[in-house]
Amino acid sequence: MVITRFAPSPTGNLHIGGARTALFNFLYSKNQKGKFLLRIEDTDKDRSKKEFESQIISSLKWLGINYDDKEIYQSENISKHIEVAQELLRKKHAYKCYCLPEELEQERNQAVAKGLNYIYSGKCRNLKEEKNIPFVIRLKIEKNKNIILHDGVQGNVEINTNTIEDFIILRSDNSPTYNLSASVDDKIMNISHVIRGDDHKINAIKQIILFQFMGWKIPKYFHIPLIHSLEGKKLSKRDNASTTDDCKKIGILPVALRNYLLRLGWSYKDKEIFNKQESIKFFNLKNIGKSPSKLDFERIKSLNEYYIKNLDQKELFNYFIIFVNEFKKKIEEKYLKIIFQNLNILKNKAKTLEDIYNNSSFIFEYNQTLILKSNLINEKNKVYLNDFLEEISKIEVYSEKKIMEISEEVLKKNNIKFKEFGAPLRMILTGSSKAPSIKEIVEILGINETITRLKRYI
RNA sequence: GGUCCCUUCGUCUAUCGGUUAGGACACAUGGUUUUCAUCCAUGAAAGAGGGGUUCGAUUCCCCUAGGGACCGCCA
Repeated sequence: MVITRFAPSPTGNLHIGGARTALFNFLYSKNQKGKFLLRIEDTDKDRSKKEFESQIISSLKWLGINYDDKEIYQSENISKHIEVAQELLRKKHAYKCYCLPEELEQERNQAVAKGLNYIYSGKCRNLKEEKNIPFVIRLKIEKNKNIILHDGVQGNVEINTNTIEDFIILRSDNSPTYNLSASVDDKIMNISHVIRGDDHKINAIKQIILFQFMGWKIPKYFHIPLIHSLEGKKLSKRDNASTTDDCKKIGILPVALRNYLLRLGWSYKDKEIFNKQESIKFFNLKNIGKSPSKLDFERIKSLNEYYIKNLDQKELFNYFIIFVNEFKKKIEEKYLKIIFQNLNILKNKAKTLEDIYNNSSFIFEYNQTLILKSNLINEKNKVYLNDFLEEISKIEVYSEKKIMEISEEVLKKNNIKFKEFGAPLRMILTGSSKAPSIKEIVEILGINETITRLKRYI
């Protein structure tokens, strides 16, 4: 059975890159009718935070990336990691190293100063006697041997062990290090496919060595190229809009972000839009690209716009409510009802949920500051506006046809172009020059509110 | 510095050696529209450079250049 995993360390919010890795793992496992597991790598006690952990979990949930079983905490497996370190020691695949950190630091600095590459010299490798001082356990890596990583994305990557140091697997405080923990956990969890960022490529070699020493079956590796910022560097938390929360905050729909992430570094012919079922159905590992891709926020927004335009009214409204409740001032129930009924009009100019909120604000928050500032209203057009007011006061129920007729009449009577009367009217009714068409505004506000707003300015 | 990886329009990408190198976003122009948008149509826009292999290379190989990742008692 295919079992994949996503293994974030809770030292920061979930990143776009991490989200994509999680998505690929999720989609592949589901495509193969396998399992997708979440493993929280919380062994760095200083940097791991509960808040990041729950942020990561809720972000995955928000994106619809659902993991099987309960999440697994790496810290709970530490005793097993230590056991494996001890076993490797017994089997002489590892050794105790008594070098002091300061000592090694100095060696490293010296090497760097000379412009040389530094790796641990291995001077404790063949120590005969045990010392009664603190030690770390290092893996004894066979010299001058070529290790091949059969990578599903990168092809065969061959690396000579001379470039890999005898890395530490167990610290002097008896805590396991990353490569030990990750290997052991992957083994325990029966991970069949490791799909992760290609910053882990060298780790894969180290892990393969460890797997070989233990005689375990090596999982298949897929190292996907990293996502870069527009500047072409590895995405960091400081790049704006680089976390899923950044996207959420400005009103990106999870379905849109998911779709964007799916097509970043992966493709299926010319297909751009994938719903959840399709993404599971069509996803494969062989179509993953080999080159890094840049995060393009314009593309996220345009995909978001697509989903805003095409989602069913109820579904979109639900997303909207969730967004408003989390990030905006609460909107009164009666206004929400109006927004829901007119969503198809209000979403017209929107690329994000925030845009829908702003487009709707004239309904629940009539802001008049722009009206006077705009100088749109003068004695001349007050005449037309008054004509409009008079006519509209005569009707009781809104009808598109009626509003159009009234407008036509006003234009004809005063012999003016629409703009001369439409612009000030729109401004008075909405407090903005960018709003729906007049007939739509009247429909949204209702006849009474339209009259009330008009009367204040003529 | 060492090791490894990458390179098709500005961006995401398609191309299983033979294509007028396709699509999408962004951009430009025109049309629709009662503002602004939407929508529709059209357009401009790419194989890093140099060598091979081949009847034929974007595609396979080599070199160069450019970019990136990793090199912690972090994960």
